[in-house]
Amino acid sequence: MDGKIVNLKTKLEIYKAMTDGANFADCPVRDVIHGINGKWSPLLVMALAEKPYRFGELRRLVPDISQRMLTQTLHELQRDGYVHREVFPTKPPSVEYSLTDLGRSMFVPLYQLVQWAELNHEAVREARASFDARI
Amino acid sequence: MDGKIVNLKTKLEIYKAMTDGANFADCPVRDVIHGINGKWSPLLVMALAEKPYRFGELRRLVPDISQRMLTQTLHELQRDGYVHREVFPTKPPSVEYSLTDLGRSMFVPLYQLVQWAELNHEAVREARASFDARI
DNA sequence: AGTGCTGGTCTCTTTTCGAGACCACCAACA
DNA sequence: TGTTGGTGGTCTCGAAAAGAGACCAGCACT
Repeated sequence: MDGKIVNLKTKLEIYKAMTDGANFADCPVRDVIHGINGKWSPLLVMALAEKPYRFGELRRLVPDISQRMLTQTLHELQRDGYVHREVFPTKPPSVEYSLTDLGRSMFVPLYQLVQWAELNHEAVREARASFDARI
Repeated sequence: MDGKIVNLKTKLEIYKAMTDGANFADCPVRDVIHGINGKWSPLLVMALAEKPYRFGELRRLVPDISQRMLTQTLHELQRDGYVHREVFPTKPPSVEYSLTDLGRSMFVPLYQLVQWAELNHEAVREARASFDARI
């Protein structure tokens, strides 16, 4: 545990050292986290970790994402190297999205976080309820 | 690995089953992830995992956050039960923020993800560069 | 000809974010 | 007795991002 805290101080300095560079992208950790961090990115990575999906399948799998955000999020995930996009020359051309090796590697810690969320959502919900009740 | 995928399918159904409820907050996993997922939340949790900080200290530690977003993010983290806010009756009243047990528990998987980001930011940067070059 | 499926793009509105001014309180200083 | 500085915020306003939904070309089937 102590070792983690020492390492953390290093990370804090990474965070901090880059902030006076005035450019958000100058801090690699924040930059990468930001790419994973989007509203829909974790959900899509979770889906694609199961198996490759086509565009329309993803749209049906996640009905409350707008087509615009689906396109955009997949594009960002592809740009960051997490997702591979392949077009098949079928009669209506179909497009398949799948995780790359990098994406599968990133999925491991992401999955830990999602697992934590599933195990602890009750506690979070209670915390929110009692916080809101105090007001 | 196979076990993970089976569990994942369960999670996908959690994601999916709640979407036709039309309410974003109906899916507990997405709801919790959304709370962790903010632009500044991971950074502040990382900072507070090291040691408690006062408001002004955090502001100086993270110079490129606006005071408004610092207030707001800390408030959300407090509401979700990750952060404890304590006011000390000094002459100018000082406010200290610290992680709760829930926050420290959440920090564990979050730290894994940040660690991954630090180890792989080079790969992500290269992926971006080659993607942008292809256009 | 009309309908439907493919994977998108474009536009418009609403929500969120960021920068910075402002505020009350008190302490030390001149 | 102003005056400055530090405390932890709030308020307002313009910019950026997200969401809803119309639209599109291309082809197959009927």
